[in-house]
Amino acid sequence: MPEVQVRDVARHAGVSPGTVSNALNHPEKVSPTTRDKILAAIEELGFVPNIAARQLRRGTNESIGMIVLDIANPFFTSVAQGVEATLAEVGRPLVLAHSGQSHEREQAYLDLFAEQRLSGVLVTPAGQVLDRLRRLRDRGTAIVVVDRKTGAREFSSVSVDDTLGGRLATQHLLDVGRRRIAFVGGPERLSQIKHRLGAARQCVEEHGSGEIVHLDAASLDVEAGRAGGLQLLEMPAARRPDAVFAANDLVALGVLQTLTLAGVRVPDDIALVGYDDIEFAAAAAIPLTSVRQPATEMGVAATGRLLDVISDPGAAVEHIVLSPQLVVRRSTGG
Amino acid sequence: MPEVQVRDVARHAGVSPGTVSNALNHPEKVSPTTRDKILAAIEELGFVPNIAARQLRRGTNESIGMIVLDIANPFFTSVAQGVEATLAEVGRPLVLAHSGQSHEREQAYLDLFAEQRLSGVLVTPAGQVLDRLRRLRDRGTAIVVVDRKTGAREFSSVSVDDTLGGRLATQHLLDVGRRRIAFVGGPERLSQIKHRLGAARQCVEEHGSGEIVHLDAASLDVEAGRAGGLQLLEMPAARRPDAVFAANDLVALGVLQTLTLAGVRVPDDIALVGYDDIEFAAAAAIPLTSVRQPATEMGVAATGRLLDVISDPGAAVEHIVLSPQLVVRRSTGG
DNA sequence: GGGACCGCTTAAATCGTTTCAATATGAGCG
DNA sequence: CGCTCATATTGAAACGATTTAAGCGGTCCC
Repeated sequence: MPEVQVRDVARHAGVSPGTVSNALNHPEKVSPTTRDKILAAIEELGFVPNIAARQLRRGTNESIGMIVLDIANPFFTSVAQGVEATLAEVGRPLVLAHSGQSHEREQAYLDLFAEQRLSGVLVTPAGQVLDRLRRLRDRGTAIVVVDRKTGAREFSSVSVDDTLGGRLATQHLLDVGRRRIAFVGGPERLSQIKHRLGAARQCVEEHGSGEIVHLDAASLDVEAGRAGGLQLLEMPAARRPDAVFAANDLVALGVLQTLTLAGVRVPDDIALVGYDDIEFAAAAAIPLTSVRQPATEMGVAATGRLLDVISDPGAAVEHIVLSPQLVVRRSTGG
Repeated sequence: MPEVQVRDVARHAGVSPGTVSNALNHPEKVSPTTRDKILAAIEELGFVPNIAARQLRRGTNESIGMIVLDIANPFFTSVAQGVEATLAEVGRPLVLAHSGQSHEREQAYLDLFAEQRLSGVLVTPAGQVLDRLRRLRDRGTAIVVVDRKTGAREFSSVSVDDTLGGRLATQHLLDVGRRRIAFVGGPERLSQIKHRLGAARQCVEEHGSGEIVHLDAASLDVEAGRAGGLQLLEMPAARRPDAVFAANDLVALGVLQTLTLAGVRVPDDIALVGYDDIEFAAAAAIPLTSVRQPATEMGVAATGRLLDVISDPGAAVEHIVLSPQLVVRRSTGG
């Protein structure tokens, strides 16, 4: 219980507390011999500075926070890895939090980050958190939105062009001769969904033939895909779509699982395109054609931007939009 | 920059700082009318308590830290979800850190946790960190080791019986008539690997026929699996194993990918068993037979144990060992 | 009517570190 | 030898919250 503190180290090394602090934080101000004595004392006593006291005095917290939307989705863990790698370079710790799409948990973590006075936060908003983000920013925390653009566009963001992605997927399906395309995934209030689905619809329209059937879903996981697959199976064979555009790869894998289990042939009966190109897409029962998002790159870009904003809080808001890329595999006959 | 603090709230509400603090932390000590005034002032000024000051004064940090070994492996994210769910019930924040198998990063995060005076830490050690864990514990941080048992066994742990798992996998392969079994994965210094491989060897020995070929690997990811697959392909057909026991599902998926790409039939030519039974195992090109580990349950158990140790630091060291379970699918002819 | 007691509020001390002005030490130089 | 200047070190104040003992009115009861 009796915590070893600078005072103890100072006494042990025969110097004053101020010098111990300097040895740790401004080594150039301390003579080498004194420094060695102090470091030896620290080692011997097992002193570990109390970060709360340091932060209180300094008024800043070095750490960066990141709120991950869905830790079970490899897409987001890839983003996180890009963030980590970039932060490791500048020696700043990353604290991860997982909202799991829950608005409450997202709010709770944002509040926690606010109390902690973090210097920067990366967030993929799950709910209406504009007010909280504003308050965070007003208190001096840099904010960059990842994989989204907030409505008001008042925060810098890094995202991937979902309209282009939706177009790539749809055009490809049309190119391989499909006409009745089911879009599996939701909810539509997610900008992701809205844009991908919107692009699909527009693409079909421009093409002059074909149609989009939206099979909505409450979430974007494998289970939702299975449910979507069942919906497909329940349709009379005549009206059944000949292609599926899944909102992401998890959904696609769920759809695939249900379809193959029921004996529907992919891609012969139904072609299938996923989104994200997670590592497991290539290893699926039928390797998935997918729209690849540069996830790691997005993490890197967002972190770079965040560090910029931290060092220059007045930096202009900037929206970086990366481009997705179609990866053709067997599930569309590739 | 001018931070809103209790002093300001107090002035605004016409009370003293102490009363503001009480309103927040000991509401029963404050009259309802005063409390309402204070809450209104807090709301109006947008006051957010400085957690560093609170923690400094209180001497404790509510948060729990968790060091995840490999965030890209769904197995570990499942564990994390179990942890999260349990902590959410008691309202403690979880800060995640990702060691990515790196000893240095693991140390760095443990040091950070020590500086933060967290009340508890869950860790799956990647390197030699016994000394750091001891220091953490000695300073009052509760520690539970997840998915490992530390050498000295001086920390409570929750793990899954790897010997049983190795036995289940191997026995199954023998049961379906395979004799030359390649164990793909490494390094062997990982207790996981050691036990699974050891059990496989022993199982073969007891069975009286068959053999284990160890294809070592430096890591346990899909890429390592691909490399293992290539090694298999390079073997002369006559000496090529008729079964693969992969150290985990990621490796198994890599092996599967390489083999199917090269036209080797699974399970006909080579049967394949994975480990962990991650969600993607069932959705693989050939659905994977796998040894299921109760990942979420492990997270829940570890967290429960941790909370026990926090509330009673003198609690006895306890090693909880959960049992794995074989899930048979197509990759072994199921 | 006086004392005990009760509930609420206050003021000041405190947590452990960093910072800063002030002081001490020592070197260099005429 | 005395002075200046640079470097090294000190000691006390400060960071923003919580806690604690003390204070203040008011009520209750004999």
